[in-house]
Amino acid sequence: MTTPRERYRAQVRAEAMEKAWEQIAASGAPGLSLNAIAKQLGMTGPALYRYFASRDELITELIREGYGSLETAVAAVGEADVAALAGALRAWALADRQRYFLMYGTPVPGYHAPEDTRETARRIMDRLVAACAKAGPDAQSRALRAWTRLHGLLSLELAGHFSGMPVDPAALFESEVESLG
Amino acid sequence: MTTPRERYRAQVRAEAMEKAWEQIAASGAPGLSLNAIAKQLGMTGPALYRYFASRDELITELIREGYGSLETAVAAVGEADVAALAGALRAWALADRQRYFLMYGTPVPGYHAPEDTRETARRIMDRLVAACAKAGPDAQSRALRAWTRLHGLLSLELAGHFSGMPVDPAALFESEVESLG
DNA sequence: TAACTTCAGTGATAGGGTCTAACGCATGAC
DNA sequence: GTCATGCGTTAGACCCTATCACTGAAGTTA
Repeated sequence: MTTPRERYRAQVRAEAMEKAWEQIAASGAPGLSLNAIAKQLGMTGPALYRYFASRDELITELIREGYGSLETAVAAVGEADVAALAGALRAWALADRQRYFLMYGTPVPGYHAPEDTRETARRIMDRLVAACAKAGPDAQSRALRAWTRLHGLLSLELAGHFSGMPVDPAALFESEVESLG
Repeated sequence: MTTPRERYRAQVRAEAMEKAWEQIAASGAPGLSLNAIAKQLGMTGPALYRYFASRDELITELIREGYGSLETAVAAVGEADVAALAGALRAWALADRQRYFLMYGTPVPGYHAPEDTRETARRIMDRLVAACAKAGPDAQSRALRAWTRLHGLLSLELAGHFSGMPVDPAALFESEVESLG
């Protein structure tokens, strides 16, 4: 049972997070400003503190949402093999670079992700392990290897480190996926 | 021929960058403050603008320095094989996590590294290609693969994504290096 | 040596940010 | 219809980057 107040709160929170994603996509996480978001929502800065205890809490919420969206993206491919899972990961990553980097990019010293995101991350990893298990023994370590290789490729591609090099990221990704099979 | 003024300038710049590295190591690049650095050097904030045109320029200079130090670290191993090169890379990365992420971490939308750092990066890559060439044909693509795999491993390790998992980063790195040989 | 130029460092200021506190006022609860 | 809850406001403390006009010291030149 949700009260009208609760529904209102939830909606404002959702709108704020939507604007936050836009800001992060445009100027990165450090450029995210509660003040600017509030203005976009038609209110003054301090009002947003009714909805988020701090800027950090908003970012934490975004990270939570990020892990959630990755989990659903991964779950959407079903009981698939590693290649399909890898493809879904890449598509999800390319859909929003800064979202990927918010989760897997430069860590902030002293910041620790909340426990539930670590659990989500573990569930995602379990999917990868399950996919690896269908292709042979030693699924755990093969999944770990798959993760590190795909992340290496993706993070360099998303950061633009291949630009100016004669590299086709998609082909490189495909060939690396094959190396996992 | 350097004048006393030039030498003084160079020294203040060097000291400022040293403090900057400390700040970045402690709180990440977004936490870097020209004001705080100036105070540590015993001057007021605006004085630092005699030495760096902006906060961005200081960070750019740090990135330049970072690429320089990686190049010398890589050059120090001489005409080595891929394994030695990889070991040097990991040691260099572990020596200062935030330095690694400043160069290979989350990109800032709209920011483009200056041309000379890209050249340095290319020279580093050439070393890797040369090392790969000693182990067989197709050195270019094998070097690229080595880079992405090692980066994936390193960036996840440095970001702490292995903590809480039963993973030995050093062993994982070693086994991945073997996969390249 | 004296006059002059260059330049490091200052305080003041503009404009942005996070975040707290006190206050009006509307909404939903009884 | 009264009343508590809580949303949004303004004001303000304290950060930040960055610019500007100014002081005074250092180096340069006549």
